[in-house]
Amino acid sequence: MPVRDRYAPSPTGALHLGGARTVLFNYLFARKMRGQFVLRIEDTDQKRYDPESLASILEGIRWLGLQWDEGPEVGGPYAPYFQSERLSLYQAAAQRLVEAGHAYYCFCTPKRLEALRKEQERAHLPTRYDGHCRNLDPSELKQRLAAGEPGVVRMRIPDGKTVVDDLLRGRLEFDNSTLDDQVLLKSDGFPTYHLAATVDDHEMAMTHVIRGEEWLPSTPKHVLLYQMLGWDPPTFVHLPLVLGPDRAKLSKRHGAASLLEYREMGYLPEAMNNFLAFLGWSPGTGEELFDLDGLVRAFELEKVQSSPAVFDQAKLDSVNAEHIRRLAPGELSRRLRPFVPDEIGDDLLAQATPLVQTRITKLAEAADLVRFFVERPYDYPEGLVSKGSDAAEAAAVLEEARAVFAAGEPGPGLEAALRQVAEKHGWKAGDLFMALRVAIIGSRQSLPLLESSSILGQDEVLARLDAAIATVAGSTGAAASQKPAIAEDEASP
RNA sequence: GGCCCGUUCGUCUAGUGGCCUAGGACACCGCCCUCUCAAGGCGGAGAUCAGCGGUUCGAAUCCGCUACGGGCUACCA
Repeated sequence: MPVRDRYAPSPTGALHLGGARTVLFNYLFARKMRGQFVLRIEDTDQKRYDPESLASILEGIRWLGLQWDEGPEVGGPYAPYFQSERLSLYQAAAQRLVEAGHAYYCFCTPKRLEALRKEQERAHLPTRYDGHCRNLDPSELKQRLAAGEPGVVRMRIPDGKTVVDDLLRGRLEFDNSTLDDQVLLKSDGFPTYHLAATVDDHEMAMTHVIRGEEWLPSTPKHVLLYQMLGWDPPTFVHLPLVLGPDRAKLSKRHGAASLLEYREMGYLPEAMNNFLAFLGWSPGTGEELFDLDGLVRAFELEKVQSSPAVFDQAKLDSVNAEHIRRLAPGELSRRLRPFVPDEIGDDLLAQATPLVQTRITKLAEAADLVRFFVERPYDYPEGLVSKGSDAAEAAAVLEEARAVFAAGEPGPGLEAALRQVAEKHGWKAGDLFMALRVAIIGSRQSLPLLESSSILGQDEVLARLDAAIATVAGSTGAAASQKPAIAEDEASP
């Protein structure tokens, strides 16, 4: 029997990291086992349904490259894949359960249920349905049904114990007395999660249900449902929760709410997959860097951890940086494109990319690093004049350096010539390079000076040096001109 | 309150009775390299394996209890 698993989101909010991790594990397992990965939309809550979140969930999964084999947009042999289009299936199942005595109609009003709950809370009792409608008189029931009185269908939890077999946690035994008579069919005719998921997982021939640990407490109800309907249950796998730094379940208040926000920040999908995979799983080999195919090859469901994992942004950053460094320069350029200003053309970006590659953690950081290619410095940070020197000397030094650039020395010769200039004036080479960096790039931290200058082009470099020389000279009073206030400050010790 | 799950460096983890004086990665610190920033190389600090009690010749590994953390407790999923 081929493996079939699924991710079954409810379109009521964005795809979070925890959800993305669940998608990933389902995908990896299905691919590893050469089975099918199904996407099913659990839109059974009409009040909370949000079409935008549906679109963003699909987009997020696609961004990660975790294409589903069956589901929305691609269809499949078990269509439709939206639960709202499968209502008759759930209603028929509910009907069967009622007829077999495994479920019953309940006409309790929300008001009564709320009062009941309040009372139980006050008495420090477990909050559970009290079975008020469990044994309605058959003729009365017929009457109320005929009268169209609104009601729900509830599961009749039998006495005894229910065993849940979880792939990661082993055999778990639940006392049925702690289980609630769960609502299966709501008064609007829609099923609750418990009924819909059970019916669909069976109808869609799921062999594995891989979901978050928050579902573990309701799994005995699902097992019971399988028994009542005479179906074989799938293998249950409850993944450990993904926690925020405060050790509570990851949520919006821990930062980025949506997976797609990570795309905007410049994380690579392959890095997200790599990072997410290691949240609760490890190949045990010490290898840490994987692309999607590598993950598929190495993945083993049995090796998934059963204790929760704390999301660590610093680790994500490091994984992302690592993946950025592994990209071929051409590919990196393509990825960088949306993050870099349009004024920087494709050719320029391609030239700058190798310089940027080891200096960014996220794609979005590239923008600040390459901006100087199209923006002349309008302000000089400290550094034009080296320590222990003065403006007049600095101007002279820069002037000589300018001559070196003007002579158009080729690569290695250029650097050597500049070092000679520094030496002649008793400057440390580093101070000269810093002065040039400030003059040409406008920052004390930058891409490598000489490579950047060569990309910038001789004319542009000379123009920038002239402007810097004028500023330095101006601050001595030798050349009266408008100069940035900041340069004046630096010139005076 | 009830039910359930979990507990190895700050974080992700390796580890399935002796190979562990507990290994790796990230983060952190130092050194080297170096035109800045990175990258890279080398090194360092960091875990009495939650605690206690058992089982055993021997326990991070098996069992029990306690503590702590978390999840669930809707006509939400």
